[in-house]
Amino acid sequence: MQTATSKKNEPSVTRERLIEAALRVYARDGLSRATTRVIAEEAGVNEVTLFRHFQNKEGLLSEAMRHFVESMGNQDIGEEEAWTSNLKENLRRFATGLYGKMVQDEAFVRTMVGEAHRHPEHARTIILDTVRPIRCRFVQNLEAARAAGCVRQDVDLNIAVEAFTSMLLGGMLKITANCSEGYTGDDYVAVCVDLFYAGIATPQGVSVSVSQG
Amino acid sequence: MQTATSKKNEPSVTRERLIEAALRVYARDGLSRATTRVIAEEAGVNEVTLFRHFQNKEGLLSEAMRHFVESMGNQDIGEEEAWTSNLKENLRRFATGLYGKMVQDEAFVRTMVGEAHRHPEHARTIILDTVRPIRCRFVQNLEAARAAGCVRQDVDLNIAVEAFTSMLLGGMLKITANCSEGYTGDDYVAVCVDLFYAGIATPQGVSVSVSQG
DNA sequence: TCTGCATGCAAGTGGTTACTTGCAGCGAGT
DNA sequence: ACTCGCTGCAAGTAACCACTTGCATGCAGA
Repeated sequence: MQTATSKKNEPSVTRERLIEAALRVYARDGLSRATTRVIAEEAGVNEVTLFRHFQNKEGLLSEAMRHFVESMGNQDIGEEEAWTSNLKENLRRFATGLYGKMVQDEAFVRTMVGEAHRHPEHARTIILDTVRPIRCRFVQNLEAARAAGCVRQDVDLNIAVEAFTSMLLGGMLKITANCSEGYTGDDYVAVCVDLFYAGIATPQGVSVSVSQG
Repeated sequence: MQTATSKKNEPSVTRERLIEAALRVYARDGLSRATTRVIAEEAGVNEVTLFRHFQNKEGLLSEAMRHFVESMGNQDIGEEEAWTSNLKENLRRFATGLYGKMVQDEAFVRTMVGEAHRHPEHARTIILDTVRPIRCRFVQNLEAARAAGCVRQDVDLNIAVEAFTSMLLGGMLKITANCSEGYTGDDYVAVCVDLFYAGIATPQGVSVSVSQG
């Protein structure tokens, strides 16, 4: 006897395929240009089946968004060490990881940015439920670094982190649109890290290249 | 006798009204959701007239983009002083001005970000022809400040400026989507300026920081 | 007054959209 | 064997899309 999930006509499988196809089409064609016909085709499923699972187009959109948020929640940027030592290197790792993820999901990011007005609830959910946890951990790490004396006291870390991630987001949007002139994504991330580190680090302190020999 | 432009059926007036209506609808509904019917209605003009002026939808789009770039070229961020004195204050003025303009054109910015894939030529034109001149002047100002000893030597100013404007862009996108938590746009800009200034200024205000004595 | 041109209006074309209906096949549990 | 749930398929609906055609109107310059 086979497990339930391997049955040929298992509804949850069809459902999953539709949702994943929808996310692909949303990213490629945009939320409003994405048609039920194309999504069903992409899922290898009859269009009618789409309407039988999700009552209408909006129902599919909602479910797909829920699915996306959940699947993102299971991912990690992959930094667990304390940030009290070697702050700059940790920043670099974080920035590289986040930038990479954004590039990977570039099309979807563009879609959400572009249609945030027409689907404000979904846009808010996506931003708050996917990027917020990442940002929260980032803030905590910086607070630890501040406690260790590596970070300036007179900066709002919430906003600073927002600025840092925005720097990466904005750069990604321009670079992937082929509008960067003479530098790569890696170059860009490196400068971002450099600038941000110099911006938040305690002034007199750490790795300032020594003036005067 | 009246001047030519005040005639009632002056074609250039109709044309202008259509283009400006188109830009409004593009911003509000997106490039691909914007219909000729709605644009003509918004312009107070018969739909057929639209097709008589611009052969098709794409023709109108191209002309509207040209118009947008031109009208932006006539605007100034409004800083003409040398940046050699009071660098931080000049940064603040620049950032406030640019952020304000972005908020003003928020909907259009979102549309272009979201549809950059489906209209790459127009997206590139918009970015390169409208934001590049602003960025170029910014780089020149920073170079002047560097020559005066206020700015670190070991930073690629092109990328740094890109990072700064991206910081403002990314923040605007989040804040106007009501995804900022407990801070305003002004707060955000202030922190950006603070961070960026601390990031590019020569450390400690001491002139040079070359190692080797 | 006549002519040309820009526009409005009514109607229509062929294509696409979201969404529905009715029917038939097929695998699985009973 | 029989039913039940999931699916595919063919067809259709009403709305909307970009775009066209033909004709009437009205303003201008000659």
